[in-house]
Amino acid sequence: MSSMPGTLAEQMAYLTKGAVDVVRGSELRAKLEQAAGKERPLVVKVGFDPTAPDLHLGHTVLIRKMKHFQDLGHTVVFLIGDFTGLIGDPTGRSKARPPLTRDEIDQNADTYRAQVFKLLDPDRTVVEFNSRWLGALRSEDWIRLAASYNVAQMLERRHFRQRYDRGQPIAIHEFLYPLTQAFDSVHLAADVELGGTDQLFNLNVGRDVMPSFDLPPQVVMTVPLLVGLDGAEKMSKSAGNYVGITEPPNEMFGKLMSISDALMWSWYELLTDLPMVEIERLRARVGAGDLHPKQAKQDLGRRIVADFHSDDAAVLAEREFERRFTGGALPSELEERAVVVRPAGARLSAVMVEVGFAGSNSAATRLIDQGSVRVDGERIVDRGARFPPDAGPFVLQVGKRRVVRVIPRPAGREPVEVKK
RNA sequence: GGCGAGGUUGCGGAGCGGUCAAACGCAACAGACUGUAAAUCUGUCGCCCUAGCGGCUUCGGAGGUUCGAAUCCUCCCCUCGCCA
Repeated sequence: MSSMPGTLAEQMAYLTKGAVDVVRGSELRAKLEQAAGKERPLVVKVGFDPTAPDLHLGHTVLIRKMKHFQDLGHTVVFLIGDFTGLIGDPTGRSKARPPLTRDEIDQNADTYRAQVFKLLDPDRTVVEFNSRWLGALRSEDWIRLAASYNVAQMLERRHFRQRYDRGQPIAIHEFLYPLTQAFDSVHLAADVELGGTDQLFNLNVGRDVMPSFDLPPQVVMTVPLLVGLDGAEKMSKSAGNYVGITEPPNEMFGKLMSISDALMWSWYELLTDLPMVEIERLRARVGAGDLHPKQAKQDLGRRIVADFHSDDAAVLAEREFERRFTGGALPSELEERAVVVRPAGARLSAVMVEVGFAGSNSAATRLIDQGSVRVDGERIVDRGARFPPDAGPFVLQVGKRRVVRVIPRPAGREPVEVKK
């Protein structure tokens, strides 16, 4: 990894790829130039919630942008906003969150590290906690900080503006919140701050406040929200349209292959390091019929899996996918489930429920009626199908994706199976 | 504090005494077609079983009226508008 690759124009293109806002491009360019001249890397700040992080690809858009700066030799500060976490939730509306303990915060920080370093270079990443300096501020420091901004500026934020216009209350501490974030930038002397588009206002407050502390304003850059697997909603855990970065390679690859062709290009842009020109070229080739979209998607899948696992794992995942879905074979590693069978035998529908392939007997029966259930490859349409108490192991499939090897166990002899 | 609207099956949203397990749309799931893509078409979408013009439990909560209630009455809980 060379420390300063490419011309300034190339660096700019790399860093601003996929970004929504850049305030301002000219300043970023100047800072890059300066950094190169003085051989002093830029300090790039990004704040994160201290609440339990379980990252999915949506979060990695921002993390990847951090990586881009690292790739060009800059230093990234991974800032954990534990100050507010220690105090409890500050933003009115929502029900007060119980404050996190120091232990919880540290534990969450470790979880962050474990996930985030799949993309980031630990040597160029500084993990910080803002309680370190915010907790040490004296009353006069707070007043000085508050003096660096004014109400009119605060009301530029749409959320505040609306509430103010409607006569809804805005507590003073809500104004303090963006200011503390701004103070983080002051303390770190950040050159650049990155965040999601929803953070634009807060990031700009930092930019505005810094000159009052004799610092040049930070450059602000925002990245967009990633659209989830469904191609409609933003990726989120609650919507269920996400790909977790700790998911196993096969699962990850499978999910990636299920996205629509249209969505693929946005993911190429936001989830890979490929330059835009390269992506446009691929897209043109697909448009011209020169490259099959499925191939383009497989390439994308392999890249992403490689980022969070390894090149080998990615290749294997692709092969397994081909084998299984294009070739119609069973997965090479079948999960096994022991199922207790009473002397009277077991109904197929009950087995489906026990194995977790159906939520209820009724649901299982419907699936059988619809012809989606196979036992050892044979389609079963008899809703009353049962297995004798002495049945041997068999492969149970429901739909295309759900497969398991069922190991029948006679009831009574062994202790009831332990669930994990 | 005063006035008004409303809480229905994952979401949105009908229903306003029986024919309601509850229209319709979305989401989801399955089948067909495919590139496990999208689109499209078809079906399913409370639970139980001996699977039937079957049984059971649902329409914020608790009571009540009625042969019969998601639909009417009483009380309670909650949400959302408007006024101070």
